[in-house]
Amino acid sequence: MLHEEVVGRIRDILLDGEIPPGARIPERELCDRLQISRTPLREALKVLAAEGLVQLLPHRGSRAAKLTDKDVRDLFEVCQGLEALAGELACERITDAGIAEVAAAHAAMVQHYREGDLIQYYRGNRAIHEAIVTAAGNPVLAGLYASVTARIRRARYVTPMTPQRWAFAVSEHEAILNALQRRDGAGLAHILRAHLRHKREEVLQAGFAETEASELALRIA
Amino acid sequence: MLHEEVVGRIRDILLDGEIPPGARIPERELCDRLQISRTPLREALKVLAAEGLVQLLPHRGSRAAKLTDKDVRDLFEVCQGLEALAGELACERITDAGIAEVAAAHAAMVQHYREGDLIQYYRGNRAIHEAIVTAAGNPVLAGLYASVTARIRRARYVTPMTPQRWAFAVSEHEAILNALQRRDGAGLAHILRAHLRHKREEVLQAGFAETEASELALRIA
DNA sequence: TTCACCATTTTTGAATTCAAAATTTGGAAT
DNA sequence: ATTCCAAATTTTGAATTCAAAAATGGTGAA
Repeated sequence: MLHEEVVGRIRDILLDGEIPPGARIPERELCDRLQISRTPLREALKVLAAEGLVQLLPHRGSRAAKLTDKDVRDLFEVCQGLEALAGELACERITDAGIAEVAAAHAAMVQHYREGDLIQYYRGNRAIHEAIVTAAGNPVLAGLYASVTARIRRARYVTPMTPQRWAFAVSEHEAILNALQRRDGAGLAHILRAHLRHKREEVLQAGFAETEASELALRIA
Repeated sequence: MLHEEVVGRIRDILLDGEIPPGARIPERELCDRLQISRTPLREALKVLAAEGLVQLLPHRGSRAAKLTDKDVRDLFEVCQGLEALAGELACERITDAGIAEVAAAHAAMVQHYREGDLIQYYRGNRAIHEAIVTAAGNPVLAGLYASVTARIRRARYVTPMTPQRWAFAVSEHEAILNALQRRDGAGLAHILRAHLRHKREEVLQAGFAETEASELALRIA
């Protein structure tokens, strides 16, 4: 199995919350499961530790990284900055076809909103943000964004999504699409920053659950 | 030797340009030199590959990553965004003592400018930018910034530093310190962006040397 | 002389092995 | 019965080993 493959597999295991934050990473078990020896596994763990997903304790094994409140705040802060930058660049560089794609993704997301399908809505939401980052045409930026959002998602926070909040988030997304269509870089950056700030507020206000992450526990009050 | 230690040592070797970009990384040789076996060395190389400093070619060894023109552009773009964000945050969070420190560093840098000591000037310059990032109080941001600047520095570009440019750069730094002292976040972000944009222009206009990096080849026209 | 093909050597990627550190277990003393 | 200490076991970190892939070199034919 290729090195990159192993890193990806373990990253997915961590992001799926199969190994909850703070939990010990069972080396032997993962070796058996992935049918590899400890050498490539440990290489992967070092890489993931550099990414911030794994915490290495000398002579005491490795654990899935645990996010503090401060970590989440910091990550959101950086994410905001990266998305704002991506928005500005995207406005300069996105093609008309690219805008059409984002518009389509937006429409699909709104449809999920209308149907009240929160899971699909979140998926569509993420797709739009990623499309904007991709449209920025900067692989370095895209890489950092991926790493930061991965760590954030790892937090598996639980925000009580009220109808008001949801409607507001959708309206923000309307504004995002609008700014992109007008290629208003500064405006898009501004909206994205506000959008992320609101999301962060929700998360920090609600606290976030670092427990068994298999249950998504998304509820609408 | 500790894992982190090995990663640091090799990172330094790469940043010092001891192994020039594009050159093969001699595994055996480094093992002898660092007095370690291939296992920890290869672990370090994977980590550095994830950081973008090393390029792994399957079944064909690893090379010091080579930066294209586009890479440099992308890195500068991201660096701009990160510094702008750091500036805004620093204005909110920096203490008076912190401002005093930056002011002192600035004064030292100006002194080096007056003496015409370009090397020391660059060192002071870097110290100021790093101090601002530190003052932002966001370790995630600081980490990304470190990684991006490391990769940029690796390019070892050669810019013909004219007296005009140098004077202008110093004036920009005056403005940076000023905005920080006024805690004008938006203003500081704006200046930092412009400052980095100018630097990038210089670099891309001049092209950059990917050769034997031991010679610094900084010259004043 | 040059090109192509095959054997040899080297290098890479990964499994195994080994020593040191940490954890657990069992027993003895209070 | 509980606590403390020491022996045994497990786990970790790193060296060594091993198989496969790539590079090298040498020979023979055109």
